[in-house]
Amino acid sequence: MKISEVSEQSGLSVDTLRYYEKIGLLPPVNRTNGGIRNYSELDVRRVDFIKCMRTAGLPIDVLIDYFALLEQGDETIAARKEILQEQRDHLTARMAELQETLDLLNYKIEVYENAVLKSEQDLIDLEASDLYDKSR
Amino acid sequence: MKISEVSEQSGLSVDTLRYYEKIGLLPPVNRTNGGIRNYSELDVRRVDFIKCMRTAGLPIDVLIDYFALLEQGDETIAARKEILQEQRDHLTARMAELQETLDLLNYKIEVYENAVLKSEQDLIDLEASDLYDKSR
DNA sequence: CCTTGACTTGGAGTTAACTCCAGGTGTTAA
DNA sequence: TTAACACCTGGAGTTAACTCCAAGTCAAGG
Repeated sequence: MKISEVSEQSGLSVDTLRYYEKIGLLPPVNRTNGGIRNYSELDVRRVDFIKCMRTAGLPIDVLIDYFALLEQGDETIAARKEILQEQRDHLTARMAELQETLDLLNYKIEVYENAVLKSEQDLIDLEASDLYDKSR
Repeated sequence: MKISEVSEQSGLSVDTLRYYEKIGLLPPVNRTNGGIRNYSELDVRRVDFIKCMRTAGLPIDVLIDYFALLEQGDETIAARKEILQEQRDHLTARMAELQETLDLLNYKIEVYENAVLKSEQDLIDLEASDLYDKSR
């Protein structure tokens, strides 16, 4: 799979994919004779995983650490699990923060909603008084 | 209220508070004769609001726009409401993304959990076979 | 064979949001 | 009144994560 295809499929830019490889988040991708990247099925799955984690804001260096452990085989299972749990907890806390802000936003929007309704009522009142004035 | 107190109360650093004022996210705060910032009740409430919105990732320039409209009075209520709705929608979408990642993390952790249990079982099996070997 | 367009590299530039610094001034307690 | 400490300013530096660029190479259609 060529880099442009992986880019399209994953939603990561071509530059980002090369950047991830440069910094070691992706392992060196196999090349064709001409030197062009040829992503394996496994590479693509890893890209998808990275994309998902990055979207949620997991830092790149945490992911690098995670993959480094993965390379080292079964004896690192506990350590890897710990990383994931840590990130899960972090994410859960983050969602609580977002929810708090969301609640405040919703409250404010409601207040504005009422303000708009009120000013519409003012308008109606105004028209009514206009009519009254005119009919005098 | 002095800047260090506002900092402590809000959780924003002193530098950040001054930075926010410099870029116009906070209006110029009143000063004592000596030129030291003296935050009003209103200033502090604004800081808290900003803190909440920033924590959820709302961009600073959106907040600047919002406050600019606020200064302009009642005729901008609809526009302000629109900004808040936009950000709410954005935040809702963001939470869905985080949830997706959270689900994946939980799934992976579960897989690791099983792997750990399995290798513990292996250990027990190993002990059992050891015992068996020994008892021969 | 040649053109066109995708691919390559190393390295520089960008962005948002701080964070830090030096060198100075105000405040307060002994 | 002087030491110690918080405050001030303008401006430079930092961080994470890209994003862009120039200059060159590869691949596929006509």
